[in-house]
Amino acid sequence: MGKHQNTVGSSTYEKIKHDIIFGQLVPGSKLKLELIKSQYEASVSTLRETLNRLASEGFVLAEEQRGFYVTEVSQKDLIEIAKLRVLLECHALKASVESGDDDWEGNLVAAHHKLQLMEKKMIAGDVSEKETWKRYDWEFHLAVIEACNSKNLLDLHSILYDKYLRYQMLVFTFRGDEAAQEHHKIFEAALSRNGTEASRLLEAHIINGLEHTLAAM
Amino acid sequence: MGKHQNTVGSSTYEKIKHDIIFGQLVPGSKLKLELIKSQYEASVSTLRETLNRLASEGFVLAEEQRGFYVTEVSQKDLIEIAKLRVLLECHALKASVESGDDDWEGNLVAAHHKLQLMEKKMIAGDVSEKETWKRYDWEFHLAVIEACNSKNLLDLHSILYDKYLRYQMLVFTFRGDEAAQEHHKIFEAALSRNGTEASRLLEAHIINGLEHTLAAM
DNA sequence: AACTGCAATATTATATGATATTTTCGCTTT
DNA sequence: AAAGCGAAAATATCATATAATATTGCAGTT
Repeated sequence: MGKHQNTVGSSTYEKIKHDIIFGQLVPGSKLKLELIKSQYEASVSTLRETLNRLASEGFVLAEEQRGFYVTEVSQKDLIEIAKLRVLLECHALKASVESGDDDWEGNLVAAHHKLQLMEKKMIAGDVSEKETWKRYDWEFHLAVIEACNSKNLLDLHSILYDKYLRYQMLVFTFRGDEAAQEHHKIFEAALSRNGTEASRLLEAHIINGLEHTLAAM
Repeated sequence: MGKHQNTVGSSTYEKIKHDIIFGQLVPGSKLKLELIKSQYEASVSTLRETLNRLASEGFVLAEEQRGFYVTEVSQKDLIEIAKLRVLLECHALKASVESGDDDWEGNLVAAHHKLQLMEKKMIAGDVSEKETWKRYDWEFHLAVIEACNSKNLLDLHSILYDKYLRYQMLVFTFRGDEAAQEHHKIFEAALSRNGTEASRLLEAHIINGLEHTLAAM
């Protein structure tokens, strides 16, 4: 597991992105370079590289000659993102279910198993591992669509997932058993190669999450 | 039309992106900082900002500690992009056709008219204004979907369009009358609010373009 | 007294060149 | 051939200079 040494650039990228997604950096707030310089221990140039990257992914707003801001949130934006996630993820799911091989199945089973374990913990009241849970959620959703055979699609989906996640973290309330059951049903339908059904279930899963989040906003 | 002064950063961004899309920077080639510094008249830091932006859009590959490269092209990648464009643009089209107002119609009529004029010129043999033609093509496709009510969707589509365009420019051969007729039919179906038909036509349009390009690769 | 317009000042973003790291590549040795 | 060792080249980072924007204070006007 050779985790190759990180550059200052990539680690500040990870940190700032994390802090935006998990709400440490509040929506709309200004990212003054001199200020965050000390916060993230990087030079202005390095920070500007990072902020430019985040800007083109949509987590940061770059205003020419006027600096950088954490992207605002809104119900409208969340709805757009959820709808796009449905469009892309369901499409990817169908393709993936059709062409997934044994490796895909194995990986999916593993991802589902880990997610399930974590969900049981959380339903039992242990909310300490919020971030691990979210990682497993991500790994499960990715495992489902990973055999879609389109790197471009997976890349777009990854960003969309993070944007959706940001809204979930913003209002963090656990959907618990309900979401766990939805995951399980998606898993079963995918494994039995029923793409249409799995897609239907996935759409409902995302839309339920959306409504849950909207209600809490 | 106060075109507010550009920063060095944004103008090198435009230039490099342009040169990638229009093939001046060849796929796979290395973007050595010192070399392109003189070429684009900007400092290393400014260039790094630009290249980071382009990397997160997918036009440049950034290899940690090993520099930047113009993204490679491949038939597989082109097919992925074309399919994604179909998925997103057709989705946007249907939404747009359903909710477009009078302004949308007006804008669409104008965009189609301009495109048609340019296509006539090109069919008549004048290939001098390649870039203007492409801009009108872009403006037409954008006009169709502009009322889709999703900024997120329009942003994704814009990048995808540019990636698709890059492949078209790579093998540049004009599809002429055929493409012009397709545009016209899409225009008519959209204006008469027949979303299903317009979407079907748009998909065929993109896939025809794809096959045309693949054949020339 | 409150408002407007202008100029001086402070703050902030942008851009640059210099420095520190890391990688690459040719050469030697085994 | 393969591995090890520098020198050279390239990248990553930084501190600083330059240019733009935002703020403040003051005069003139209503």
